Amino acid sequence: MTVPTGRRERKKAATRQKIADTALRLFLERGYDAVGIRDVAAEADVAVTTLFAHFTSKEALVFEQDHDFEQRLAHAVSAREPGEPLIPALRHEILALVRHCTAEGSAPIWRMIDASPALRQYEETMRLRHAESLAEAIAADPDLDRTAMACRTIARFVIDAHSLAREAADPDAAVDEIFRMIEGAWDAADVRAAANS
Amino acid sequence: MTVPTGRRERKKAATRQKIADTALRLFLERGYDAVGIRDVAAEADVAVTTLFAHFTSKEALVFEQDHDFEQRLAHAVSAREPGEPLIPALRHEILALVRHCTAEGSAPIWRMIDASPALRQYEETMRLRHAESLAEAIAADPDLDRTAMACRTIARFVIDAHSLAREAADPDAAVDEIFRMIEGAWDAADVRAAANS
DNA sequence: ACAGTAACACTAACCGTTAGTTTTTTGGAA
DNA sequence: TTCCAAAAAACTAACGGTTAGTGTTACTGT
Repeated sequence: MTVPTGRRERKKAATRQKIADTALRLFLERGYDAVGIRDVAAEADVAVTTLFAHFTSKEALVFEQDHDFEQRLAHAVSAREPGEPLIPALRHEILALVRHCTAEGSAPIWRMIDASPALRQYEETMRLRHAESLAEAIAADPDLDRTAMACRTIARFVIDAHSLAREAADPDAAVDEIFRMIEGAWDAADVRAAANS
Repeated sequence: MTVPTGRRERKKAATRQKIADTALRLFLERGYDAVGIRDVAAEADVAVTTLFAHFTSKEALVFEQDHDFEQRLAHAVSAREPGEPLIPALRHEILALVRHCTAEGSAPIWRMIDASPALRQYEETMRLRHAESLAEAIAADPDLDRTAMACRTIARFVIDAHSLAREAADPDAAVDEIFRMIEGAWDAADVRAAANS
């Protein structure tokens, strides 16, 4: 079989990391738009084609945590304690993610993202993906018998919460307020509760 | 004075229309990705720079109704009868807009949009703009004393409703279901109701 | 040791987009 | 009518992200 032992994979990962680190450093030093792909490749000492073998686009160089983010949300849904309600679990996870964005270390990166239309646009595309994957995680939970559409809808709302709270003056308060509304939406999607009213 | 009489404006509008019509025809004939900007410009018999003087990007050639859409939503909020509740008014407008997207005539265009990553990404950017402008319209209504954050949140949800319902198998039912959830979110944002509970 | 393959390099181009400059068209005044 | 200022459009030439095609090197499993 072909389960490659370490060295090749390590070298590949090292190349990828070197590219990502170089790119982020240059972007923060000179500004995203002022740094070209050819600059990054030269500084990282790789060919342009190599760079694009590791990252699908210039914007992807900035969003490395993309996959983590997606998985943390799905995990927050699937790894709940038995009987633990959905929305508070999501609220807790989103709050942690928002705090991570607004923390000292990450702040310059997000300021750069907010300043660049290309990066904002890329973030939007990611958000749709995240919402879809979150919707699937919610729909997969047997304890929550909502319609597929209700799951997709609430997933969108949760992703919106992250986007809105991330840019708010008081992120913690924003998460509180938005999740109160999401809770209302989730309750309204409960068909049994609607029948009992 | 500098109030140009009609001809110049008419010719400019005609050029713009010719470009848009040519582009849409070619896109639908050969596919969005298979048609280049230079193809469109040649077929419309204008210079490439002229095309970009009328449209800010290739994607913008497809989304001409953009401005209409934005204004119709804001109008649905500001032009309510006195005492008419917000959410049903928005529900009515979104339903009309969704039906317009899924109507016979527009269907091929939206199929093309859904098939092209570039167009989907552009649509996402538009949606953010629409949500912001809708949020302002809602915040401007003196009868609705919700926080600015609640207005922005509900605006996002309404835009999400359009996006989700547009792609649903049964758009009318989707609008119903999603707006039941939005109603729940809107009620939960009412601080006075929360104090009474 | 060897063959196959994954990672990478190099060239050259495509495509969307823009800056700089010049020509044509148009509306209004002399 | 004739001429001028300004708008619209054209032309040229490039820039920057991205990809295809083609080798070359280095690692892995046999």
